[in-house]
Amino acid sequence: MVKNDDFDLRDFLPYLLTQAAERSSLAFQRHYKERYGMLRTEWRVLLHLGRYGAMTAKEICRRSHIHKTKVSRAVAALEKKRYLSRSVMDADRRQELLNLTVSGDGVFRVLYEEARRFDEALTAQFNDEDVAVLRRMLARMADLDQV
Amino acid sequence: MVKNDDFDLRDFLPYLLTQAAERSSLAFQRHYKERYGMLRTEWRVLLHLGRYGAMTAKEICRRSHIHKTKVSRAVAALEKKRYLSRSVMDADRRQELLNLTVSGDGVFRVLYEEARRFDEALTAQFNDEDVAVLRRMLARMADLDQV
DNA sequence: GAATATTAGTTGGTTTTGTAACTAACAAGG
DNA sequence: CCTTGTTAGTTACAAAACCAACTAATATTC
Repeated sequence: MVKNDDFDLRDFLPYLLTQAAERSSLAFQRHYKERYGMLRTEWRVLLHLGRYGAMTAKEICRRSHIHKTKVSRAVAALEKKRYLSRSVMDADRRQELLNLTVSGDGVFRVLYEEARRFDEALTAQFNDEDVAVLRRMLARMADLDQV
Repeated sequence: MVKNDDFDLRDFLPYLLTQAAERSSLAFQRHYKERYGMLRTEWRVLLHLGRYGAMTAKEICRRSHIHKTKVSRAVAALEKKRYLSRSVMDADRRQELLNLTVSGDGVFRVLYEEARRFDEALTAQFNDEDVAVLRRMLARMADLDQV
């Protein structure tokens, strides 16, 4: 049943990416899930707001490629936890500017630092050049350059 | 709000991995979702059976890191589509050997070839050495070496 | 400036996943 | 053998994701 050409299932990039992503994301979950009761999407939204400052839900969608319904629910959940506040924009009253609260920013700072350390630990096993290659390629495949 | 150190959210590996994985997996979905009515887990199970031959659900779990309940449901779905058949093993009647049917193997062959081409297209934009580095690192992070 | 289209964000119903408890078969120790 | 423990796989229920339809505000077009 095994094919004799040189392409192996384990070399299939979407497969490799999925496995590596699941594994690393699940591992990082423990930093925010229990302690702050956040879901992954919530953590990602918090991260965007903390790192890049106040923006609309729409802008978070554009940057993160997370669907607007997921963002909408994550924003509602973060608001309920008092990690962010909304303010309707004067220029266009459909839009709401999302801002981390002091408390939300505090959580962000803790998690951001832990993310940095997590990343460090994850890449420690490789040499710096290879890590640079990895990041560059992933960014390109994720089409993140446009952000 | 923006931090002045050199660590950027876009460099955070779990984030990059998730984005790249989602994007590439979603892109490949079109090959199996509509045409064969398969879910991602079903496609992955089919792929394992087609590529490595008959095995038990347990073995698929071990290789793919997919949880046993997901595998169980995917197997049931594939069986319903007549893409695989089960046979209780004599040595241990709890275990079932999973085998692709002729029809299932046909689907596998088509998709496997498309996966190969998809992978080729995805990596065409990079040089071969970098792709090799990428695969090696992803495999290591996904902890697939043990398979 | 009224009708139509578009956009930001939300909600509801269905599908899929996650978690834990379950069944049935086997294994080990006494 | 017969309790106790373990393992392969399933199922039930709750949580989360997906998709389509919705509301409300703004833009466009005639």
